[in-house]
Amino acid sequence: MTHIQSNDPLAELPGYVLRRAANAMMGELGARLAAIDLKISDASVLLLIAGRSDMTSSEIGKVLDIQRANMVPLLNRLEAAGLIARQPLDRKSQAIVLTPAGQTRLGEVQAITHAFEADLLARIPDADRPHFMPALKALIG
Amino acid sequence: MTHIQSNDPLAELPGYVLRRAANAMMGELGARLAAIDLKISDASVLLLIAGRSDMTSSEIGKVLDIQRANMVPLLNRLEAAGLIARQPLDRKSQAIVLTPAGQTRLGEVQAITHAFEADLLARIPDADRPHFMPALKALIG
DNA sequence: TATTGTTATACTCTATAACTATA
DNA sequence: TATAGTTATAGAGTATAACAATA
Repeated sequence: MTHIQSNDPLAELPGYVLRRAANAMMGELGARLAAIDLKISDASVLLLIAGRSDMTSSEIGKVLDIQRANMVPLLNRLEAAGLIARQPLDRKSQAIVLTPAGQTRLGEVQAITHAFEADLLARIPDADRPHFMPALKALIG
Repeated sequence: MTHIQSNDPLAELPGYVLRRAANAMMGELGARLAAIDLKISDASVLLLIAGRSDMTSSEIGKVLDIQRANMVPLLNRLEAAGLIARQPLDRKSQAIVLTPAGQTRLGEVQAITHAFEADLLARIPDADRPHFMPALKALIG
C-alpha cells in the first residue's frame, strides 16, 4: 500500500509525488493482471502486437523501452505459455505473433486494461482530468 | 532515454503514460543526484530527517515506503559516507540524524531537488500545470 | 558494416521470513 | 505481546558486453 503520510515533507515535491502515483497505479495494475497470470510487460507486448504479424523482438523492445537482451526471457515466457509464436521473416529476423490462445488472453488483457484505465481516470477530480494526459506527455521525450 | 514512439498504440493509456513519465523523470533526477554520489532514496532520507533528531529507521521506512529490512543497507551506506549517525533513543531504538557533513550534503540535495522540480514543472504547459499535483495526489492513498 | 537474436552476467530494488533484544 | 533492528535470501527489473549468423 502506497500512501503518502501527513508528516511527509516530500509530499509537495512533484517528482516525488509522480513516482509515488506511478508506483501505486502499477501495483494496482500488476495485481489485476496477476489474476490472468501476466506481468505488466507481458500484457504490454500482447497489446502491442495485436492484429499485426510484422513486429520483431527488437522492434517491440524499442517501442516498449525494453533492452533487446531482456526481451528474450520475456518472449520465452509468453511462448512457453502458448500465447505467442515466433514466425521467420527471413533467415535472421522473426515476427512475434499471437497464437489463438494469445488472442483469447489478449481479450482478457483488454478488458482488464480498459477497466483499470477507467478506474484510474475516475479517481482524478473532474476539473483536473482533462489536463492529466497533456501534462504527462509533456514530461516524456 | 524514454521516448514514446508515434506508432505506440499504448501511448493513449493513462497508466502506461504515467509509468513512462515517472521513469523519465526519475532517470533525470537520478542522473543529477549521481553528481553528488547519492541515490534518490539516499536523498529522500536526507530531506526527510532534515532539522530533526527523533526519527528512527522504522519510521523513515514507513514514511518513504521502504521496508524495514531494506533500510539497513541504505543507512549503512549513508553512515559509511559520514552523512548520518545513529543516536540511541533508548536501549532498543535509535534516531537517525545528520552529521555536519550530512548537513552540507543536504544543502546540495536541496539545490538539486529545487532545480529539478522547477524544471519538471516548467515542461508542463501553463494551462495544465495547476492540475498536475491535484491529479497525482488523487491517485495516491 | 550494421543488425538480429541470443547468452551470460551483474547490479539495483524490492519482498519475505526469521532471529534477538527490548519496550 | 508488540516492536526495533538486523541478517539472509530470493525475486523482479534492468544494464552491459560479447558472440554467431545474417542483412
